[in-house]
Amino acid sequence: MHEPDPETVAQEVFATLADPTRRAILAALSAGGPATATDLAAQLPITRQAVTKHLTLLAEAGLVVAEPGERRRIRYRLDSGPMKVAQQFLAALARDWDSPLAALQDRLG
Amino acid sequence: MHEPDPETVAQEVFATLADPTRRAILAALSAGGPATATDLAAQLPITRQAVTKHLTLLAEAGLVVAEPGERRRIRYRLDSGPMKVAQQFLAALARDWDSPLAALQDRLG
DNA sequence: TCCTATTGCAACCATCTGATTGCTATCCAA
DNA sequence: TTGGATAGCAATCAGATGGTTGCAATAGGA
Repeated sequence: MHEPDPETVAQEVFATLADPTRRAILAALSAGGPATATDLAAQLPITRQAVTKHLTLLAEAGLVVAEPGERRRIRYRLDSGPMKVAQQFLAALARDWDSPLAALQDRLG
Repeated sequence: MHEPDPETVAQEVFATLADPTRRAILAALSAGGPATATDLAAQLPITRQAVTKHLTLLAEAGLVVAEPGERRRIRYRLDSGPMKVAQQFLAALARDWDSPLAALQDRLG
């Protein structure tokens, strides 16, 4: 279940980060700390249900972690792990593009 | 025209890199050097027209550059510039998430 | 107990997206 | 001049995506 393939992790990170609403949710969590879907919906121009859908996608990508709390409330916390994987993926790609020899070595190795 | 906003550049890079077919096109260009849409279509399981659409998106994101050659043939070459911008964007995000103080400083400064 | 706040789930809808087919135009070589 | 290879453009289509409304369930306070 640990999604070991960096490209798969990176792809999910790219797909989730490509949406402005999702980035806004992440920005709100970064600015205000862990929050529930209802809290986030109050700060954004979309409904709670839409926020929940985005949080589900973000959780699948590993960018947020759901933390069950008291009174059936679920708070979401940021996790930078997958983003660091994606960042390394981008760095490796840029290196390959700038150096055909490095790309060849990567494909062989 | 220089798209100075890093977040805008990063968003376009994320959107284009989220698609597997587009990554396959980039991988083919990385492995075989600059190529035309027709060349790429021969290596991929999609039509030339589909490749052209993807190349147009990639060119808008700045990840490939169109190079007009002889006999009306247009070759596409990789450019890692926008990917480096996106990588820096991811690095800054990860830093903010791991350090609320850094995030606050970024918002203020 | 009853009311309010919160959550989860399903149906629905409009738009975007990735891809196709079909046609036209151009270039070069036979 | 005829034909083959290449490129561009438009219409079309199925499925994914982002968002909404509506409803049922549950938990806590008045």
